[in-house]
Amino acid sequence: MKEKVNMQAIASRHNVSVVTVSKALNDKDGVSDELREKIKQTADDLGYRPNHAARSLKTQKNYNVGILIANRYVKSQEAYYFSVCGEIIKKLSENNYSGLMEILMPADEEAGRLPRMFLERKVDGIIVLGQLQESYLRGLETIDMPMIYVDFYVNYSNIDAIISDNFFSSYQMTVSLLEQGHKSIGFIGNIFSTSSIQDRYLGFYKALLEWQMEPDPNMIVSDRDGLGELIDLKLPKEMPTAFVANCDQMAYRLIITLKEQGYDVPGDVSVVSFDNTIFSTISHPKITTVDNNVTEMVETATRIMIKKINNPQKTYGRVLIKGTIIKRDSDKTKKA
Amino acid sequence: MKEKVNMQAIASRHNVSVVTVSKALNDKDGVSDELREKIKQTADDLGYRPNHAARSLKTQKNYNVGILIANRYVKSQEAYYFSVCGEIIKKLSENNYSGLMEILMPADEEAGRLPRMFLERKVDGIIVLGQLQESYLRGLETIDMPMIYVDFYVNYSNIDAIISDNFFSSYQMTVSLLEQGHKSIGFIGNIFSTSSIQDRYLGFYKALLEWQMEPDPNMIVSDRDGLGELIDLKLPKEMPTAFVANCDQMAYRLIITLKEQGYDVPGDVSVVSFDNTIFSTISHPKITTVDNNVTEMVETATRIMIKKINNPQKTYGRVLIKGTIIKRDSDKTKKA
DNA sequence: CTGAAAGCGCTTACAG
DNA sequence: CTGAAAGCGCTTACAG
Repeated sequence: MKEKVNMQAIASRHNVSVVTVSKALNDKDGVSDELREKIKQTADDLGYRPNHAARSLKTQKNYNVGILIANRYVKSQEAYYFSVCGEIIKKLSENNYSGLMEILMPADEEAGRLPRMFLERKVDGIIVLGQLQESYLRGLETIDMPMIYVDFYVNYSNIDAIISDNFFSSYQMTVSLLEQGHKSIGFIGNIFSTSSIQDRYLGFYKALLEWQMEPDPNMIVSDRDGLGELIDLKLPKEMPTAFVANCDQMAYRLIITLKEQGYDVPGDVSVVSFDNTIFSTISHPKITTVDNNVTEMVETATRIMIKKINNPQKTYGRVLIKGTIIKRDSDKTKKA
Repeated sequence: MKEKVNMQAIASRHNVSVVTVSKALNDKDGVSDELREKIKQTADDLGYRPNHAARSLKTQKNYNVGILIANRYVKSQEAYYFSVCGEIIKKLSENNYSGLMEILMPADEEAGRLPRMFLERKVDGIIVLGQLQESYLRGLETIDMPMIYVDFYVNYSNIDAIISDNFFSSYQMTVSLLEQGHKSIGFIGNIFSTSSIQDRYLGFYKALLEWQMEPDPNMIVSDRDGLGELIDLKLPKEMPTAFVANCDQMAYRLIITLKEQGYDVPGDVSVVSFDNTIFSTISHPKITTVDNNVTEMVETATRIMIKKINNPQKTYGRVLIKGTIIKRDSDKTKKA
């Protein structure tokens, strides 16, 4: 039975009080440098590990940040949000925080059950990764805890959101297609499903407007139902010469569908999309897409979260992260 | 400023002590059913959330389980271990535990720095997901905390391990190739890299032995260096008619290499592999593989971890999870 | 069935 | 620079 290594144990060795040990170990004023060093040395020697539970009890902080993800986003093995979550956890770790991930099951989302990590006071703040049902978010927003939304935002809400600049990237991608001579361009995505898809649609729309083209509702192909479940893609009767797909996976599916129906990509139809995920590189041809600069998004989210924990009043609004277009082989100049 | 909702607040409303509230809320003996119900009702009404830090301080348990993953396993977006981790977290959640994920960076692994979640006493036990350096594991094994290895084991160690029955699945896969008439079969993988790869090799070996075939060292193609970094696949000079690849990703790469060199798959060369990941379905042809039954693995790991937390003495040894062969299009009968 | 008391290991405000 | 005291919110062993 090893003896317990707590601050008292260290204090005893030096005939000082735990107060002094606490100050020394936490680099607070009120200890001589010499004593501080000795105490730190002893802590090392004894293998002292601070008791976070005790600290939390006093400070009401536990140095954990929660990451909440809806189950529907992480159903498939190659789930994009898992890797984002992994990056967040690394970033938190660099700042001496731990990441506590919770997966929100559909029934709990439906019932508006608040996350366990909140109910059990295990976290100092919550990062919501990916859009949730509006009714759920309304409930979530009533809780008094630093919170940020990552990769989506909500129109009616004041919660800070870190999002990629979908609107502008989509505008740029569409302009690039227009410059290639495409006169009729379709959009793939349920534009009422998430803020990302809607913004990508609006950037697309802006480009068309700028080129004096009236968008055609028949050129919008939905890809998922209201609950986010994927549906089959129905190509328009009159085919455009290019599509902007709301994400790589949809572009991937679209290209397969197009090929099945005898279209050559990009010979007959160009396709561009967003996210720079595995789907953009395993596709034939490889897909021109937008890299969302996840690293930057994650860095920003983490930095802001930690600031909010230390100063809950401060707000940051919608923080946009610029995307980078990755040119590949799925789009080309439209021959006249 | 909302008033604090702690046990004392609930106690005051009923003119009882916090002891009684504690007993009532934790379903312990020593409270009348009537009072217990009233107290629970009040807790609900006030939105009481138990303070885990206080509880932890007394009980030395915090109802968190750590999941440790090496960074190299989660570098790519489609990282298999992320989805395993997600499943573990869901399972833990069903048992009122939270999952705390930590990504072990190469420098920390090299230096043998123990995981922060351990040093900071944030977890009751640690699940190590995927093999780590031997020197690191030796250090890890000195710490006094329930620990299990998932998806790998270590020869010299007594840590409980939950692993898929790689040996037997590989044996079965190889036998199936032999039954298809293949007389020369290669193996793709660095057989000194992880226990999984080695066991898959040994199952392969067993099948060959059973069919009276001496394994040929030239037929073993390494896929990664000692640090787990992928290397180019060098095909044997004398080609076999089939390969057993140690995982889908390698099979995927192998098929591309084979095609580049003019081989038809499965016409000239059959390929089978393991894991049933996205690589097995995006490949052309789709790859015959083994599903590791992750759900069962995760359930078992979680159940055992919780048991170990409550009874640290008990050991479980190596627990094998049976795989399921998924027959697809990458292997076929060898014509005589 | 109920509660007073002690204590988990720390931090903070204050006194010296 | 140093420390005694109080207290964070619970749980546990014990007494009634």
